[in-house]
Amino acid sequence: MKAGTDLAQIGSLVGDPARANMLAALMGGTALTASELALEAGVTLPTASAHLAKLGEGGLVSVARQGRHRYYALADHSVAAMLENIMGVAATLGPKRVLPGPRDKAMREARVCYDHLAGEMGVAMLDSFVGRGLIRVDGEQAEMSEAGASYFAGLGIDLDAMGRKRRPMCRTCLDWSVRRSHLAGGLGAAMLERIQAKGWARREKDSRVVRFTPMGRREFEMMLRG
Amino acid sequence: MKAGTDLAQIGSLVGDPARANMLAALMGGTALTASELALEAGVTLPTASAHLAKLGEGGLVSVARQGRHRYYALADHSVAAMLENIMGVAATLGPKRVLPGPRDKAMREARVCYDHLAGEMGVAMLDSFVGRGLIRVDGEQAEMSEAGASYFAGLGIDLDAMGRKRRPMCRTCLDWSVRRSHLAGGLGAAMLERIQAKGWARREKDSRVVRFTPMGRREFEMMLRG
DNA sequence: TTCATACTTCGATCGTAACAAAACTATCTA
DNA sequence: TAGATAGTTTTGTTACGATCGAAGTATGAA
Repeated sequence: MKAGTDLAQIGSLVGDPARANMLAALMGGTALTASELALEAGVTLPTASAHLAKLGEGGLVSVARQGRHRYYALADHSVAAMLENIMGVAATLGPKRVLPGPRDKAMREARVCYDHLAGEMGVAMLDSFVGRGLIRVDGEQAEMSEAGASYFAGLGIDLDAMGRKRRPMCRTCLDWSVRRSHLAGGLGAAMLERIQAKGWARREKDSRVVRFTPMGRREFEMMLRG
Repeated sequence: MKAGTDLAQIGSLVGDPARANMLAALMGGTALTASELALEAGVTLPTASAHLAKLGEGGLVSVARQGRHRYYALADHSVAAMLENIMGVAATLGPKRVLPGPRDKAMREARVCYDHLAGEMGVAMLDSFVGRGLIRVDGEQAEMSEAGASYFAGLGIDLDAMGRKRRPMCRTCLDWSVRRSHLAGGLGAAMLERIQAKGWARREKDSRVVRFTPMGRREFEMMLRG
């Protein structure tokens, strides 16, 4: 009985179209203001404000005030993973699943999940790291090997700074499009950051799609080969 | 935008208290009739019927007619995993989390997840199998090694019959209480079945809790040690 | 200061979805 | 066959929550 209450609480938060659209927008990882989210959800500011208050109370989003702006973001990695999971079920479930359009194809290939790379390329990346013994995976947990530490440091990632943060460095996140894991956590975020900084890929405007340049793709694949 | 619609669709299905209670009850793995679910949700039969129709349309539950009875069950393993995930987020999220009661303790230790063993003991079981090289895990996927095949056959599990079914034999499922994986899939179901058949444990009435006898616990731990 | 921007709170309206009672259908039992 | 049990459909009521406009608060800019 109580289990049902918990389910219903989260479900009803996610179950409203306006709120769902806001959450989907926040899956992009960038924090957004109330006005932006109102636009995204197609409602006026007052309604958006009410929705965001509920999402905040429910613990699904966090808010950071910055002057007269309020930046909203998903509260937690676990919330992002949950939303991914729900979207995955929705994708496989509906009887009315037509063949995926080109946009969906790009989404399956490479997209942002909260703050790290997801999709086939994200999965391939974790596969490569595991196969080369740089990372060990155990369920949602993961850890870096000695070899991994020197490898990632060599890529220019500041492991010391990352180690000091509370956030776990290595995590995995289940990918709905492939139903396999990709790299999340601080390291996952850092890798995505590197990929963009090197100009291998860039975020598509107003979407979660990550677009690799032809050159970037080659470089990426070379990295995976070691 | 469309991503939000998908989210909202599932969310609103789960978001109704009556439906959420039904789904929670079905997490126990046993198929239930409409009347039983009505009782569980605290609504009259007509209302329950309407709710079940919606859940069916939404693809979250499946129905099997048997004479004048209609047995409802979760549609799919992925639905069960999604609900587990949501419950996990709810458990860590709520600001009003008091210290877990004894019931919660039993739930964390050993419970049924759809049709297999979850909780600390479920996680320990998968750990043992992986550590002894009987099973290899890759994300949500998993597979049995040669050694594993002969080992599980030795436990009296009919692998041939299982292999013929469409359902994958080995899967993993993320455990919300421990945030690590436990064994699911056909093999997971078969193991739970063996545990109960040997009298090591039995289901608690009207709950997902699996209660091990002192003797059963010893035998179980001996099995894990190999 | 004064004005503009970003957001929240209030108040009223409106739809929708949950609900139960009663009537209906289908299956089993005697 | 008649009666009982299991479940669905229909109908009308009710209530909750999403919505917006208008007014209120806080922050920044001129």
